[in-house]
Amino acid sequence: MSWTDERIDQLKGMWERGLTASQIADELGGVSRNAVIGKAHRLGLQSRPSPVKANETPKKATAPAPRKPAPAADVEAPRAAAPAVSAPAPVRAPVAAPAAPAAPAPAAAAATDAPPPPPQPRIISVGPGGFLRQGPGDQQAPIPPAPPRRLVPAKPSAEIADKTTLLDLTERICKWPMGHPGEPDFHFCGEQVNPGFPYCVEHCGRAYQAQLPRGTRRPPPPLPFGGPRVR
DNA sequence: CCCTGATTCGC
DNA sequence: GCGAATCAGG
Repeated sequence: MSWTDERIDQLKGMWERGLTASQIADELGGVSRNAVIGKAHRLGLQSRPSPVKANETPKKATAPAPRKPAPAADVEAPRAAAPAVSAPAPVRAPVAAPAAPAAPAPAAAAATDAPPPPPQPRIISVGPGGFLRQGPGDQQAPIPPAPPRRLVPAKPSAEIADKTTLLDLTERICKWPMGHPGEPDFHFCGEQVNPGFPYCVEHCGRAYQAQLPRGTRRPPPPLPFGGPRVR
């Protein structure tokens, strides 16, 4: 994969919106987290609270450890004295949680004289599967619909809550689909994977069948996706 | 262990 | 320019 203009735009947008490099990486696909970070820096995007940056580098204090095997006789550089004054607390960008389905206040809608909704700084619309709906450039926030007369808890959470959505998938999350894509409660298994496989142990058993000799009567084939679709 | 971003440096 | 390897903090 190469960095096309479009992909660069997507990178910029997501980076500025506060998505982590990992999220950006598998959102874009075909690139690693490192690639995203590297590109972001090359683009001049920077800042964002880094766990390993509370200290400034005056000159070249911290020895970055030689990439090549140390040439034997090597004196461990003494750790530079930490500066007395610590930087101000790193402040997380005040953006809404990127992927999490909005958690509705349980009894929020009860109050009839509820105060007006606090204006959200940014609006991220979420599709049926839980994915972020965002255009390539993504600079423009989606036009918010006309304000409802009465506030109602966000819909998706009830069905989708605690379900593993597309955005929850990682290298070690079972990706076995549950239900059918497009349906409101479509999600993924979400179990810990069988190491080295994209599925958990149980679903590996479904996904990988032993190769039987030719002509052998095949056992009832477990169908993926929860069986044939009935309409 | 998992995660995060930063940095280096061979390609 | 790219990104794997590595570092370092949470």
